[in-house]
Amino acid sequence: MLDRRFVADNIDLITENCRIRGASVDVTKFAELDILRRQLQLDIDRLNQEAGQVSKSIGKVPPDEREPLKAEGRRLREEASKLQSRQAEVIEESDRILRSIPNLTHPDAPHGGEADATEVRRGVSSVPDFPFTPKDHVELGETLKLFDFEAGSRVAGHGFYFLTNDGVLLELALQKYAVDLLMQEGFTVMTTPDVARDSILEGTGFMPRGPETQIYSISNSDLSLVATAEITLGGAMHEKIFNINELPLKLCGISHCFRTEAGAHGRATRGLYRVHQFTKVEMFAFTAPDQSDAMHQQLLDLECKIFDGLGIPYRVVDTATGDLGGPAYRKYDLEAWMPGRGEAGEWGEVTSTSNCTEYQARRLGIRFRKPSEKGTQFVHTLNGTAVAISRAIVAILENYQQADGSVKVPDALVSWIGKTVLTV
RNA sequence: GGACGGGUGGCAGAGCGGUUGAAUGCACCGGUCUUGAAAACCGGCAGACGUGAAAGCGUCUCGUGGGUUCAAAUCCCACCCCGUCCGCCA
Repeated sequence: MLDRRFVADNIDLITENCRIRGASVDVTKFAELDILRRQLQLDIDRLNQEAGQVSKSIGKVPPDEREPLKAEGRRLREEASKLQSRQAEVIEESDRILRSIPNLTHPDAPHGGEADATEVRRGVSSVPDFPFTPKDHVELGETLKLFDFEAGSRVAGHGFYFLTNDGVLLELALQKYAVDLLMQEGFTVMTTPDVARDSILEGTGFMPRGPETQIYSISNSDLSLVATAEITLGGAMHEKIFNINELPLKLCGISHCFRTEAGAHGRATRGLYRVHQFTKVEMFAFTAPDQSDAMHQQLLDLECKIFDGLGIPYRVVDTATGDLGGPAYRKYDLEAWMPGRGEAGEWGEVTSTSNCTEYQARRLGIRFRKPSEKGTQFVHTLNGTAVAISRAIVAILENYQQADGSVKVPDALVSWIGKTVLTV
């Protein structure tokens, strides 16, 4: 969420920003409502002031002279409370608009939609050139008995799966690999709740309920299953006021991630690529405003380091404005080469890192204080995928496959898996 | 799940219907003193919103939401959270 005052004072800027992001928001309506809100505030303040003076005078007056003053006080309070409920309606309506306004946008982010992302970097591993027709991960994994989609369907429906045998070892190895690396990089590692209050989801920029939601919510409660540990890691510092010297703070969280993927049917849904549940190791950072650009680069570098270390070819794209989502100020995606996708291989998103500036921090109330200065400022929050297990498995299987259908184990994972090749 | 106790400023902790947005201590900031530091002393120190060029002024906020009252941190109700004990349990 942006600052309401800032929006009200910069209607043109906000309107243009909504345009390049493809967000249809009635900014003008917001401005009108905010003027009304301020006018009502003025009236309410005046009435409260008068009522307060009456109340104070009552205590100083003999009891038999109090009745007329009480009546006057009652009248003023009633009038104020009428205006207050009108103002509450105005605030609710304008807040609804305000919440739907996306974050500001980094000036260097490319304009346009999904296809307009610009490639900014390549990984060190080159795209494999197989002397045979590569299989996709579903075929490889079924042969090697790494997962079981049929059992997943029976238990929980389409989009759920069991990891089995070496598939389990792959998941554990990837987690351990990522966690070890991030601990060395100064991250505080944690496993997080897989559920969170709706208010925390909303603060992070997710919409837990409603027709468009991608979130599973738990009935008879205000809890939802998390779509990413970004939600819990950000929420962990709800209402926190940091001292400046505690920043930047780098957290790493492991959680399960649950996504309904409503409306995503038929779109590259085969196998592990798009599923309703997966495990993810997530990075999260809280920084002072002047640190967030550098931290964003740092998170990107770490994502690259992780995938370079796994020997997976990838490219990095700078996401275009229309594809950023609400909270992100700027976003980079790592797209791994997936030889089994499409006709002859395609790039597929494996990680994503966003600088959300103060968009999430404002709603979550996460601030910092400088000892030498009065007041507080909102921190900047950033997130980045370390490893989304299911997609990493897709990339590993398809890039490390061999002519006989076996799959080499990336060197970085051999010690955790205990073998160098996955075979039948 | 049951029974108590509690949630007040950055922290600790008073206040329990009427100039209390809130005593006091610690921390922090500025100053005096000092060669410097410490100590001592003096002063400052919550946030949001509104208004104003600014100084300032006003309103709201004592876990959250409702209620009682002319007036609530203080009384009532619900919920959330934190302790302690009991029960249950991986």
